[in-house]
Amino acid sequence: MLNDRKKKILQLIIEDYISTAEPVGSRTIARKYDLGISPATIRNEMSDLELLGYLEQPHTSAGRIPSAQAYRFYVDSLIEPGSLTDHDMALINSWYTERRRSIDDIFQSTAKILSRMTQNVSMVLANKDAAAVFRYIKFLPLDSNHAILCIVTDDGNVDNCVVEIPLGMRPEEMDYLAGRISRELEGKELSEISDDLLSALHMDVAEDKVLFTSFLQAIKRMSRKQNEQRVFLGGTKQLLNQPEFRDVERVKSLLGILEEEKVVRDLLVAGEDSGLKITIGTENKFTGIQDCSMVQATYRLNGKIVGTMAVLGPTRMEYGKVITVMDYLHKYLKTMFEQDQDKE
Amino acid sequence: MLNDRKKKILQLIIEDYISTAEPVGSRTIARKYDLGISPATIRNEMSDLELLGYLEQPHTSAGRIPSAQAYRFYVDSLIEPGSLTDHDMALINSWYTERRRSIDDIFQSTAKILSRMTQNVSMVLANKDAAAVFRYIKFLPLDSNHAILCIVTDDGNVDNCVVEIPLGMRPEEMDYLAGRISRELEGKELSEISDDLLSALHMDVAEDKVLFTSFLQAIKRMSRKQNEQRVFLGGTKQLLNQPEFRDVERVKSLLGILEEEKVVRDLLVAGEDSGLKITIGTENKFTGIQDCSMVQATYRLNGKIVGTMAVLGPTRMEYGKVITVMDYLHKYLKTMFEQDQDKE
DNA sequence: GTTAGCACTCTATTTATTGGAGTGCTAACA
DNA sequence: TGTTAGCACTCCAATAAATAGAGTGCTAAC
Repeated sequence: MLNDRKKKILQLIIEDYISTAEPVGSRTIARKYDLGISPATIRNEMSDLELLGYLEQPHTSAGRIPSAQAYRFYVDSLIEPGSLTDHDMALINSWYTERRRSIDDIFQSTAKILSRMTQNVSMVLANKDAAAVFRYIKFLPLDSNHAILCIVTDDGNVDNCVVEIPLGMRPEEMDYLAGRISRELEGKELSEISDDLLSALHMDVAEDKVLFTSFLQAIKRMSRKQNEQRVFLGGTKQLLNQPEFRDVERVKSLLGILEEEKVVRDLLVAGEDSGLKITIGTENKFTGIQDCSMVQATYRLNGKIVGTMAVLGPTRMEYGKVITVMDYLHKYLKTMFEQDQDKE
Repeated sequence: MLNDRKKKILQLIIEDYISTAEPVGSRTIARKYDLGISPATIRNEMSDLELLGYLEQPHTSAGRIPSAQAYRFYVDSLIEPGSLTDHDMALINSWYTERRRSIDDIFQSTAKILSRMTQNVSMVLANKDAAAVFRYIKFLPLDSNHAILCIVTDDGNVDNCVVEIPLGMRPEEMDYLAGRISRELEGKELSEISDDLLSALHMDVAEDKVLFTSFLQAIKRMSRKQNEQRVFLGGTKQLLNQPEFRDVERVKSLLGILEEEKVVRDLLVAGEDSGLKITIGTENKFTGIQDCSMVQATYRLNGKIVGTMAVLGPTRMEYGKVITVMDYLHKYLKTMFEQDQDKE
């Protein structure tokens, strides 16, 4: 086990390296932080820490940089929970209120805030609620041969599309048709409304083929929309601010990975189970980001996973800040979603 | 005026430079393209072209690169209209069909296609139709004290939101209320539905304050949505593929500009009047992109501007390809929008 | 156990050297 | 008069050599 002084020195080295991105030398530590010991002593300690696997030397005459093991130790044992400044909180609040029209906007804002606050790439995965229950459909007349088909689910979501109706069809007839279809499907989860079910319905209900086809399409689209997990990325530009990515090639390769929505989704889903997950360097099994670290937080509502957010950046990452920000966002989102739920 | 040989040489230099990004020397031209004249002759011609302002030398012993004036001449007089390969067209079609749920998806796809095909940043500005006319509102019951408020406009757009209703309010009462509000507002353009008008309405119609407030919010939100011009960016990542942007600082500064939605919007609006507009280097008055060129196409439907798309890149840009792609997209969009219009 | 001192190492930066691509000029040629 | 070969000249880019500096590791003294 490391003694207190070693821990302290290790912590200082890690934090100095995190903020400067330069290998840290014994003199730097002695000068910047008053430990009451000389560079030579620090040197001895550093030498020990290197043997123990916590530090690495890029070359003999450079300072030392933390190893993956050091970061692991740091996030597990050294880091102390911080709190956001009032200024940061105000900033976050203003960003959230800036644009909030739909659920999607909230996720998008989260990604944006996360990346701005941490200067790293952020990813947000929104799990859609596949359990929404079909309520009823309704036709809103538009003109002589068009109407709007509205599909209402019990969570208050409405999807609509314009459908062509037979010329001269009367509102009462449409209402009757809507009523019949509604009765057939009411109470079913959108996800269980399968093609089979719809075809069976077809036999049974549909007086009018054109109308029915439009209806089919709309409901399929809606259940697909509901089942979809969507990914929101933020701050891919921030990459350029990190010295690790001063090389354009590295930026390109990482952006190439992030561009593949499927990959990002898999990446996020993989770490979804635990509340807060930090993977450092090669701890992450996805190729291409093994020289990066990732901090991921998953949030739930009534035990169900609502979404997950993550920050991806160089292993030299401000873990403390990232965690603090995520924690705050987590609470913020919780409040928002619970409000939303109460409302419906 | 330039004689044919000078024109030919200038064209070859421009096209060679566009594809290689390297200064072009007399020998290169002589070797690559069989003009039947020696490098020395080409050298003389190049010397003339430099005096005339068409070519520049980065330094004495480098080849020459085209000046802004040369590009201008190139796009005005030298460029010959090309056509897309079948492969490209198939690619475009597949990208468009890949994801097409809403109007926004079409614009987003356009931006994506434009950037992929041209390897440059693309911008698409979607003008919203502020002239949508209010048709009616309708309440769809949800549960004992919530309903969905639907606002229908005559272009077939529906906006909806969940509103709280007084406990025990009966559907007939709600229908009555909806009917009265609808009659008041019917036929008005969304943009002319001002706060004043709504307040006046308030006095007159509203029996129920809570309900009415929700309704107000929804309609305001909808007219705002309709009035909004939205910007879609594509291929900011492609920047990194251009040798001009091998320097991270340059990338950052350009991305910084593109990040400001307002700036991009102004930029696009400024060039909206003409059908096809090409600005080369400093011809563009917006600071920060004066070392770039921009090709912009504005498309209209029934004389009204529907949107505008642009490609932004280094002055060394494949103008021919860009124009060809835009032309194709233009036609493609036209067909799509006209279909859409017919439908409604 | 701590520390000053010093030799040693290795890199990053600066400076010198060289090779090559390209021009411009001149003189000869058709 | 236009074209071209030849050659000196220029300037950059790439390579090589020299230098400065930061940092370590070791030793011996405290």
